[in-house]
Amino acid sequence: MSKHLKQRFRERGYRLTRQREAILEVLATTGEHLTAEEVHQRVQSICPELNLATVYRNLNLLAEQKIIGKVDFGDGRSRFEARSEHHHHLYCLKCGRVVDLFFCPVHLYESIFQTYRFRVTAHQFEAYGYCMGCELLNGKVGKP
Amino acid sequence: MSKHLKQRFRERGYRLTRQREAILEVLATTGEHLTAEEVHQRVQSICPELNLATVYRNLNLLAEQKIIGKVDFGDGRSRFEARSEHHHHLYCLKCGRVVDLFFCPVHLYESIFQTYRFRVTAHQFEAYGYCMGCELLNGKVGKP
DNA sequence: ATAGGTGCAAAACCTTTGCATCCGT
DNA sequence: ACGGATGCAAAGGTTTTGCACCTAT
Repeated sequence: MSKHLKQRFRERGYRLTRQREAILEVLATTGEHLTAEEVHQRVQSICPELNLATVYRNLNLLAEQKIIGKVDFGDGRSRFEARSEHHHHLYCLKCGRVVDLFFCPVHLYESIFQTYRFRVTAHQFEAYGYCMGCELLNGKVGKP
Repeated sequence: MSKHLKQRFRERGYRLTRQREAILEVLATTGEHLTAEEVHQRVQSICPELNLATVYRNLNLLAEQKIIGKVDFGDGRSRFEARSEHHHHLYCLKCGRVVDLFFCPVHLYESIFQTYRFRVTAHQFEAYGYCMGCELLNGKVGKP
């Protein structure tokens, strides 16, 4: 784990536990967007006794601290990713593959936000569909 | 309820029940974005015995049929709205006020979707922040 | 030493489902 | 009358919480 991150933890009064290091390790190693359950599974090899509740507590903490990202693909569970720079997603509804999109449309809404007198602090854009592999498997005609 | 809607139900082999009419009535009367629980509460005055499970079944059915809209503001429950034309949202994190946004950025992503060979079938854009009223109540300095 | 962190189990929440009964067509 | 729809209760899945014990600093 990077010195920078360790320092960031200490500065804010959080401890650097085996559990937290293991969770960050798992997320940093894979580039994937994992559910808490998936993180819990994969973390077993590094830190076998790590409890699912602890995984949840730490994923939420890390996301609040903007050390990791939290995404919602609308399937009823959150996913977490190591990448923390702002971006959007393209999500395959069949295989779950995710593409990160770095174009952000939010600036186009600035005048609209002003019109409605909102101070906007966050936003999300996610696109859903089928990647080419799944499209071919599906057959090309008449599928949703 | 409009003749058009009634016909649409029959054509597809769905029945027009008191419960369904009451749910549509509630959503059409308010312009708000209601959770299933909220729909259930408000529907009591029209149809007191209507069960929450039935509310869920019908909200999902109506959303699948694109008669109503289903939105997710990331707080762990879905909301439903009478307006079914495609649009986006501005959501106040404090009071829950919602503004509908009719500018859609998805066309700006077309070439990106092609690059990744995705056929995109749906997308969402939601902005979160504080409306002017809540902003004033919060105080203007240093709040998230 | 001490305050924060963890494990465990239980609860909270939202949502879905099985089944007997009901009712729209 | 038929098959879809409803009510009720129970279960499902994800996430949070209370509390005693543990551990990083």
